[in-house]
Amino acid sequence: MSDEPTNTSEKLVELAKRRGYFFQSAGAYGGVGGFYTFGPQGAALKGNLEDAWRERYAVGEGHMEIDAPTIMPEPVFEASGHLEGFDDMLIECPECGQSHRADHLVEDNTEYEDAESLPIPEVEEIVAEYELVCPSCGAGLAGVAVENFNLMFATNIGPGDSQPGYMRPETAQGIFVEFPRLKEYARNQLPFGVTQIGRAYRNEISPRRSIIRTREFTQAELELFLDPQEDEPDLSAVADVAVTLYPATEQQADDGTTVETTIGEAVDDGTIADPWIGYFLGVSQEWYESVGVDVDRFRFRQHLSGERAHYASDCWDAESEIDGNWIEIAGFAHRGNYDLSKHQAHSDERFTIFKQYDEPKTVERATVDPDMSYLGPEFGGDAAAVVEKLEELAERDRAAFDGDAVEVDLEGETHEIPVERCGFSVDEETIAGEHIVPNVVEPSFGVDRLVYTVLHHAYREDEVDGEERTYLELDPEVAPTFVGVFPLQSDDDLEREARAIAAELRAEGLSVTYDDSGNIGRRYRRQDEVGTPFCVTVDYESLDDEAVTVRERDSTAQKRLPIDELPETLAALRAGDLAFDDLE
RNA sequence: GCGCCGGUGGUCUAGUGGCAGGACCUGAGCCUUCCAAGCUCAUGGCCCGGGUUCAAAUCCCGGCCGGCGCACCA
Repeated sequence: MSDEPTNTSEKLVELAKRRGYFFQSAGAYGGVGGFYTFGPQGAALKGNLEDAWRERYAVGEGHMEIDAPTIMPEPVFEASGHLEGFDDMLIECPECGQSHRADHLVEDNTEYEDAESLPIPEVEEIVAEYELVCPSCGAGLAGVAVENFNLMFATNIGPGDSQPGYMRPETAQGIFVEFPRLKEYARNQLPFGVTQIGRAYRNEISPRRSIIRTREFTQAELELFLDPQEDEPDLSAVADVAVTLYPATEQQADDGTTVETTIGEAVDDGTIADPWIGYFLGVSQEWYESVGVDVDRFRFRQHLSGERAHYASDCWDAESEIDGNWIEIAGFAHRGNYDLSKHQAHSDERFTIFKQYDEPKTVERATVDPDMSYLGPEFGGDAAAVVEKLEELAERDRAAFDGDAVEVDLEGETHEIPVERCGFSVDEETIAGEHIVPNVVEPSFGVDRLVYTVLHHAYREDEVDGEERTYLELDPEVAPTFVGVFPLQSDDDLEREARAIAAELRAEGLSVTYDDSGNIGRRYRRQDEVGTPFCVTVDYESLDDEAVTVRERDSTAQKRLPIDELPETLAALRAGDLAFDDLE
């Protein structure tokens, strides 16, 4: 007969469509792959989760939040490596139609090791030269075109195509490119952190599984800039936090399992190599739990070495379990100084911090100040090269200047230069500090996947008085609607009072929905299904005793509260300062 | 991007060449003094384009979209 949805994903996707959590975009035009719209409930939930994230990672850590554009000019992505590294070279077998990564084919079957960095014509030549074949069907691939597929959405900035731009494939670059200015706001002091919540875009070949893999998504990222020598996290704050870890060694073992430990132990025994990564895993464990992620369906998994991104030296993912599958919901990467070094090299600005020494250092330095009126006529066009050689030599080998003449090798020929023409001297120099490129530790959260996880982990089915019930056990602080206000029945007096209460609660800043349709049970179930934690019902007694019934979603228990205490009590319930069970 | 399967009111679905049906939801009304009750009525649908046919939701082709597998996911 009917195909009842069998797993939570199917039920949840149906609920999400029906009740306004999320749905595929542009349905009126047939839909478009990989794009989703958050409906009224979903947008509110997502907003609440973003607020909670901001509260913890920006405000709570004392970092600064910025909001950068989603489109950036091409040079930014040349520097970041996304223009090259975000490409896939695809080759499609003419026989069986299967697509394969051309660079992987080359790397697996030839002595070339970094085929990804080779230009396409060269890869095509290699494919032909080595007579590489399709891994699926064995057909020859010589002469087949290798096609470039870049995961970035390309566009043009301004009229014409003179200035190409790209939708950012991660929010992080928006922070990195502004580092020279941001460091000024941080008063040139390390460490400092910059956060951003925003959209990123990847033109995925194959978007899948509802909002798990989309082409436009929201990231919440923190880039923490550190002095590689000095800055250490306060691990004591998270040392006792219990975590489930899935280290690389366990993943590679035949009977590998997850490890139950604490952050303190895992850092001490080296399971987590970097203390900053350890710190953020601890912070994040607690934060995820606070917004409703089920800790029994949550773990941190270390990246295998081959899986790490081009910049990362160590990387852990936060993963949540959904219908038996583990999905990545955050990444914690030590990016080293990769990004800032790249931008330093590609741009005209300094992506460094001047680090003052505790005491200025006095060093002896050997320098040359060559007599160009001699070197010029003597060496002509090679004079500049000779100067360079002399400068090198002064730093490397002072003794070379002890005699009457200095020997310099220039393109195989040895020349003698009189010492008195070199301007050689050894001076004392005071150095106050040095310019260092900060290291970056990056916790990066997928907000859409968090929404999905929170909904999944909140999904409940039970029975109330013999009737099936579906409800979302969302944390009151993130639930899109906090309280429903109802008149017990259709009645002008009850409706008037209920509307007055709803208005009062809204004035308190609570998210309120008013409903007077059908019977009371139906209205309770309606709110259960979208996860509204509390309902307030005005009955005939309320008109006399100035009290109402407050009903809790999870237990369906009811308590009687004076109307004038409602705003304060409900606000406390939302903030978690008060438990429903503790009410009179 | 390849392969398999699929796409029917808001949601879930029946219908395999001949008037598009049901359930739930939603709205109106009745009833109802706290958990999807009942009664009456109402709104609302064949993914898009082409082809075959007297006739297409149904068959064929293409596209779009979805699920799964492969590939991809720096």
